Amino acid sequence: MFIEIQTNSSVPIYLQLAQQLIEGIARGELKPGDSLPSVRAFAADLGMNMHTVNKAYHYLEEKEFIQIVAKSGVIIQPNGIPKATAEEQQRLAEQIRPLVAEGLVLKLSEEEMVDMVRELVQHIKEGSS
Amino acid sequence: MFIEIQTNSSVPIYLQLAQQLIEGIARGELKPGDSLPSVRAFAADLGMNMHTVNKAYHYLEEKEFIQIVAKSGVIIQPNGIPKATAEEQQRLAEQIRPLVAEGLVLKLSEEEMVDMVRELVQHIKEGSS
DNA sequence: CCTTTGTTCTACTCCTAGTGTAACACATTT
DNA sequence: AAATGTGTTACACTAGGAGTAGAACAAAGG
Repeated sequence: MFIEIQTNSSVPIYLQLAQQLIEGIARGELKPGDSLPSVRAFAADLGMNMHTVNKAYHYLEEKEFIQIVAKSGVIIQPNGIPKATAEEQQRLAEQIRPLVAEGLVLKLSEEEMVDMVRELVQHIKEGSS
Repeated sequence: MFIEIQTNSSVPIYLQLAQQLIEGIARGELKPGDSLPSVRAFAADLGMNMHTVNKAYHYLEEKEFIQIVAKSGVIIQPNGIPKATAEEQQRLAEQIRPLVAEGLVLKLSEEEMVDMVRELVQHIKEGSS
């Protein structure tokens, strides 16, 4: 699992980390039951603070993508991650909405944006940037 | 142009305003050459600060969706908004990417996410939420 | 001339992000 | 039993974004 952090990015470090872990799960590189490094080890490895890793873990725990077993360790949701509920799907749509609107203003057609999503799915599954 | 601001949202006020103006453009309600309210009038109308409206305007100006004519007023890009460049399309894709990844983790199929985008396009063009 | 326009400046509050250090409680390992 | 490793919590500090507020400036437009 290779993690690349852009320190000069506007997206917070903890979010970058969480998102890359999410891609690892989507790609199948991180499977249910797999354990993640301890907050201290991961922080040392990535050259960042313990609390930043901790924040990323709690972000993922809130989404129920991982389980934080107190005083033991962190593992990918062992029983598998359930399919998106209607609410989760709604929340995703609300987050994508402003981006789709921007695409429309930039005269992108519905098909062009659909293709963009299809390509993203492939890139994520391949692990390419 | 009806603007609704959620003061308790995590997305900044100036961004909510800018995004809703973007949807207005996408919907065709705001056409090239149309003028927008002055920062003071808009702020008073929306019950927010002048600087917040100003920030939203500059956000839109940076994207070249509007033109701020100093000491005169603000208008929608009069010559029409050009089609997305490759760079703009790339930037959009990068912003959508983490959301698509999250969808994949939540076991949404490519087709389900494509449908989500198609529905969003329709909702935006209709002006429905 | 006078109102309106966007712009700029200062000042202040509140919150997030990030780093740093330290300690705690408990599980696992030695 | 002791040592180590785990997530957790607390406190402190810096830096910056977001929002509000008031004031003033320079120029366009009626």
